Amino acid sequence: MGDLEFKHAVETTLKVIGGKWKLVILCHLLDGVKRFSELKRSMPNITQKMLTQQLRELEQDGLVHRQVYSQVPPKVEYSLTEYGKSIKEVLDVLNGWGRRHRVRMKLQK
Amino acid sequence: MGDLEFKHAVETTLKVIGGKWKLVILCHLLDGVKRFSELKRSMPNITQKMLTQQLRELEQDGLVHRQVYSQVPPKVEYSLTEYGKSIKEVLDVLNGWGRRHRVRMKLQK
DNA sequence: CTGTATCCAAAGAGATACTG
DNA sequence: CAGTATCTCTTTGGATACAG
Repeated sequence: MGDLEFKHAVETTLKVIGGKWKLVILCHLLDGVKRFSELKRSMPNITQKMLTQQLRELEQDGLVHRQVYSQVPPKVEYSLTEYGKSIKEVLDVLNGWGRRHRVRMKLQK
Repeated sequence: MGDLEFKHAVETTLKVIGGKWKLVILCHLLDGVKRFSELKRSMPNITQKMLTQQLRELEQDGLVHRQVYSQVPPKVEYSLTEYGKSIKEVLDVLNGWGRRHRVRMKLQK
């Protein structure tokens, strides 16, 4: 377990999904293709800057596809790549553990 | 997927293992019981403050057990609780995805 | 509509000194 | 040995204004 590769790999994954909003964005995109404004609407508390920033990072990591339609007014659609969909397996495990943890922590109170 | 519970659960897990050093600490403890000074030695770049802080958080989350021996000089041993060991399943999945991701990102360069 | 640029606040982490 | 306290620095995220 003291394995360096192990730690690097885990850190890599945490970095990809670790941004404050990435998880929420990924959840929305798992439901299907979304326009920028749609995403913004479904996340009332995110700023445009953060939405753009986090989407760019997800795009650079190959999880998200950005489809630009050159028209006025502009239209941009975001969707998960096939690769991006593979993150679901990870989220499912985190969800499972987190659910049990929350139950446990509540019982202790 | 837009499920609120899902997001909360995932965020919970990320918070538990998300600290900069928690992952490394958990890896070391997966190898067995360790004294404070042992942990410190095996992580040359961590400060005492951070090591203490992160251990306290892991303890409060129930993953780590802190055994104090009242003697001079003091001796404190840290170990994973049975519950703490359950995090390994999560780390394994993160490791698997991260490994594939790193390969993928390198190939793209 | 979909961004970019700039400035500012908050949180996380590090350095250092001190203590039972 | 195993911490605590304090100060500083860096990173991250938010507010606001502006642009193609």
